[in-house]
Amino acid sequence: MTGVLLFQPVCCQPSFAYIIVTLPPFRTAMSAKYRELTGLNLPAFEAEIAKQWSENHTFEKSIAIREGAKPFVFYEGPPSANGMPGIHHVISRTLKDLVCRYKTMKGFKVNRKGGWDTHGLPIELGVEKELGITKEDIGKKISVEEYNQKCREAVLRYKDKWDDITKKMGYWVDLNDPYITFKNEYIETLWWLLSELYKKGLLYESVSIQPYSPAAGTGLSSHELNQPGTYKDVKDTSAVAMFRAVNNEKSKFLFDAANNEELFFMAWTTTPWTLPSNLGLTVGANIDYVLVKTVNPYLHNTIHVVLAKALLGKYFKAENENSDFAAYKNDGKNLPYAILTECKGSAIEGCEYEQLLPFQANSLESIQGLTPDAKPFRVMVDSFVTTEDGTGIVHTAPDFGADDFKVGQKYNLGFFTGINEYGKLDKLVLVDREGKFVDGLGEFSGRYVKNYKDDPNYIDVNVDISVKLKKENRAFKVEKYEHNYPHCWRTDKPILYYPLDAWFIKTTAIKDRMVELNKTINWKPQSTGEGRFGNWLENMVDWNLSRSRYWGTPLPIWRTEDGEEEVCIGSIEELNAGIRKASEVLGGDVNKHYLHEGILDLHKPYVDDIILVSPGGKPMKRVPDLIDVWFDSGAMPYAQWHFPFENKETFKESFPADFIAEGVDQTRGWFYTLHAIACLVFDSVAYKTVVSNGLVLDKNGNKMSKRLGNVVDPFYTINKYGADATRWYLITNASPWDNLKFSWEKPEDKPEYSPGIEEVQRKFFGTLYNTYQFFALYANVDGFAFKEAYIPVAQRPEIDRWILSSLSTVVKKANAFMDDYEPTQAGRVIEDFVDEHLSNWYVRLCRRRFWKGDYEQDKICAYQTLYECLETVCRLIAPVSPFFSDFIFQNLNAVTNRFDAVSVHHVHYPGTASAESPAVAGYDAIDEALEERMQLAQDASSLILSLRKKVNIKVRQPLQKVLIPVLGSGMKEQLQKVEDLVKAEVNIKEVEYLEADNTFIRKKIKPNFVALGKRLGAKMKAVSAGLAAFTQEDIALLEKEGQYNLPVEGEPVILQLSDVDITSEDIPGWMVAGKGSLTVALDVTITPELEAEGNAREFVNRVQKIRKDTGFELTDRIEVKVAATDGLKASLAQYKDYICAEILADTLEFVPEIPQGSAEGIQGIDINDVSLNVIVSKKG
RNA sequence: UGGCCUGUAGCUCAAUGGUAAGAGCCGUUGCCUUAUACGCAACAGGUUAACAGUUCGAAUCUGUUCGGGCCAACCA
Repeated sequence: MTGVLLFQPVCCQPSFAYIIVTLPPFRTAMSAKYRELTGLNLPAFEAEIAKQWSENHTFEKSIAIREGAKPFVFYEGPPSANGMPGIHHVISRTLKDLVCRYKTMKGFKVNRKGGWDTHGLPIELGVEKELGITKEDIGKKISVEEYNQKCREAVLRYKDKWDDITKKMGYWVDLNDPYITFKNEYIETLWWLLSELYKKGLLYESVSIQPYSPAAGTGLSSHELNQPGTYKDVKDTSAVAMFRAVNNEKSKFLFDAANNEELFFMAWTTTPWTLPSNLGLTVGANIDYVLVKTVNPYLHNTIHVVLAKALLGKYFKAENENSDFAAYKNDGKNLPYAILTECKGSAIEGCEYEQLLPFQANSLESIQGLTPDAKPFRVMVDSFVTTEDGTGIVHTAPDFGADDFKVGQKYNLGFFTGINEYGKLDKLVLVDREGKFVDGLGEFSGRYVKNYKDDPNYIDVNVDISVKLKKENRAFKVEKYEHNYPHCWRTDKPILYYPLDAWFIKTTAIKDRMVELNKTINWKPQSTGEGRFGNWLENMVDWNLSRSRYWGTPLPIWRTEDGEEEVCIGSIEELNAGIRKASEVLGGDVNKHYLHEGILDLHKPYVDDIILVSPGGKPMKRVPDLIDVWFDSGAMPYAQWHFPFENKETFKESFPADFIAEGVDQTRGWFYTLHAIACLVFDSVAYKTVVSNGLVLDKNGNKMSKRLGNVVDPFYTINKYGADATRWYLITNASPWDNLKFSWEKPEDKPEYSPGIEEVQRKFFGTLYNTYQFFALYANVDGFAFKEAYIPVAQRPEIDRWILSSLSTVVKKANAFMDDYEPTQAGRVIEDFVDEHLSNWYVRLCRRRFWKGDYEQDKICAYQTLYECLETVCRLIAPVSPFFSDFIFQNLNAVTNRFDAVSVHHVHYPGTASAESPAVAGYDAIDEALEERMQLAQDASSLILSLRKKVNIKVRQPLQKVLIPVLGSGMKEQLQKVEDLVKAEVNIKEVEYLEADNTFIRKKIKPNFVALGKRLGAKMKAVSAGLAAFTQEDIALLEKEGQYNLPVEGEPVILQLSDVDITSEDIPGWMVAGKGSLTVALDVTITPELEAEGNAREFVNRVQKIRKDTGFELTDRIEVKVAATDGLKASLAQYKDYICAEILADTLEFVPEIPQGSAEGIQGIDINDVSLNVIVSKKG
């Protein structure tokens, strides 16, 4: 022991999280001993390492020591600190951290500037809730100034918690000098970017159709629309309206077919109140339409209508086709109909029709007064039309639908909305902002389009419109229709889509370039980039930048009242110059508060106070909009450095990023805005590689939410299991981009726990801990400190060369996987190595080498080999498991000083060109044949153990021999080299090989499908059947000749040995087991000789247990008295020397009997069902 | 509603289109251990969500359906 004090818990069920630990200073002067541990207590180790990191500035140094090296650029996506960190933050930050640590170890310089996202709706809504106010109260009950001050205070409310989790989880990021989006410098860069866009003509104001709540009198953000419960099933009056076609050149073919009688286009709507605003009809280019002669089901007159062929069945019964019109009973049922002609939608594009509901307010003059040259009332073609519902012809009202607006613009249908004298757009819509019809719409003027006021006497205007249409021969079908419709989350009233002003970035102008540049980005997983993101880019619309809120980045555009002149401000300096100039030109009190020091805060309400002056000498006020917070975060590559006002060089070095990572939910958020701004302003990608990780779900696959109470607290998890076990679990359990079902159990009366993390802790960290502990124990006994010269690998024993070969293979794979951003695969490979190869084969088989014999060549080989494995594993796992790896690494390095480094995070990753470790540097220790034959040895051992189990013979009982048939060339040589290992492991005296040409074994033959399949194709089945019919003689012939002619359908097929798999099936008269091409047969006869040796080994085992239970030191010599009789006595006597050597006994004395209580330390033992007493005492 | 992802043992995950679909966890039974947290062996557990297709051969490729997730939402 080296002075470590670890107090074990007093309670009977130890929980490592609560062990109180007091540890001495870490690197006590050149200690000669490896620190021996008293338990795997990850949280305690981590606390110790964390303390050391902060004292030694280990993180800062890890960057400083790479000064001058090639940079690896990483961008931190800013979290919002107004909420608590969750377990999903831990996974994405682990991902970021491990890549950055890996790249650092690979020799790059990796700066990690932290940041905070501080604007946005969630913060405002949080403050509103806290103050008990709504948006309408801002500026009334509370001033904008106070409100924004509250927001500013709220944004970093949980910063302490975030800092805490950052530290505890071991996320290395620079939080001393983070970028903060609400700071003036940050906003100034945003303004600069916006002004660049403005100069390029990519920033413009336009109308957009947005969700609007007439009841609340406000537009709604998509965020608000996505609140749970906003979409409700409601019943509305729907109408199929008939639009009377105009007979002209385009429509002539229809009129010809209709005998020049009047004909109608039929269109369905669930919102009849939009019909007065109708400006067009939209059809699908490739949809088939028919002209039908039928009757009006309400007025019973004969009519001609056009609709989609696929939807005929919705309105007509097939048996009434071509039925007698005279037989129609004027009851609206069994409408007779006849198809007169048929055409594609593209054929009726451009047809004109008469306005359905003409009034004064929606007259053509009115429309053209607002939108000159508009050509409304036409049939258009667009891809959004389907034949799922309605008639296949879509009523199009550009004011009240985004699709309608888009297609209307494309065809210049016109618009009821124009810019009025105040530069506002809302006055002339046929429905006002309260949700009622404007004047000039006849009997409908002044009526609410929906019941927004909870008026019990409300009469549905949709019904009245429908009735009017029925009477005028303009309705074909009117009915109640149930559908899913969005509602305002605040008032519960239906929303409507309404034209509102907004500022846009014309991303569509560079769509092709964005698509092109996206193809150069390495997406993990690829499908997110090609599918989700790629499709999103293909279907991109202009970026709506406007937000009508208070706490955010103001849009820096000032405009004169008449809208004639405007400026876009690109810097604080420019604004301050404008402030002074306006004051001079306009005089009076203009900007008087800002003249002295200039503007101090770029937020509302201050920016809104400022009046600028236009070139024409008119006052200009700022437009009221704030910008989308996504612009804030998308601009971080520039704004984090206050580019271009400062840090031009730094920026140049750190753009674009080599790597970013966030959750897949950011695809259309941060990933998009980063890409868009970089493409728009710099014609570049913003990042070269992006990893989008999946969500963390609860164990039932549900999203974690506070509402469901299924969130996993990352603090609890990390405190209980340690960050390393948590990180390792998160990374290795599933690929980062798959959703992770977090294993979590909440038993009734026990603390909650995670079986998944516990397994990782036990299996991986437990094994590694044990391996280190084993090494430290014996290395301390022997004083191994890697002082001897490095023994060339070629001169070491087979098993050492094997584990070093395996290690090199793992190093190679880990590098490849890490380079490919596949940490899950890297972790799994390392995990397998530690568990299966290092611990359960190498150490297991080599144990004796560490405690037997003198300190000479073989022992030093063993120590050097095991040391190198441990050291290399620490370096391999350092990115994922930063604490424990550093802990073990330092414990090792403190004795050997092989690395001149205070932390594993300062050394190079194994396999890096300049690696210090000779054995793995160039992977030249890799010996595939060696790894292959060791696999054979492991398989053979496992087979023999299973045979022993079958006949119930313990491993301690030696057996005489196994028989192994060898097939093919080289197998015998391979096996012979590992024969001794197998014999020792399974306690067998000899191995006998059966050569291939023996006639003793029954063999089985099977086609090698991989080799034969491609060559034979369809003949495969016949060959397969042919081989199944092979006799033992056929197989022997093939083996002897090396080939075989098997005719199939008259044609010869030459089979080579490599075309088939031959395995031994059975050896008559032996216990046999097999796996693949390996078969073993075991001789289970126990001769008296073997039995005696078995007894001796049994006895050794019992005494060793006594030594351990009694608490003797490993090196204590002992004296043993045993009361053995007859056969047992003979066995023990025969192997006396062997026994004494094994148990470090100086004397082994046989006595007739040891009565209970006759002396100290009497122990009863049991050897092969014989009971006897022994006395084991320490000598001296 | 659309786009993308996903569905393999009770649970978590594997399986270059190649023929008994494998591990680990959980349960039961033995065993090994001078490494108290490892493991070994055995038992148990599967119509690879369903259906159809392509192929000599499909968990894997294609289509349809169903379930789960994310994102985007306006479907007339």
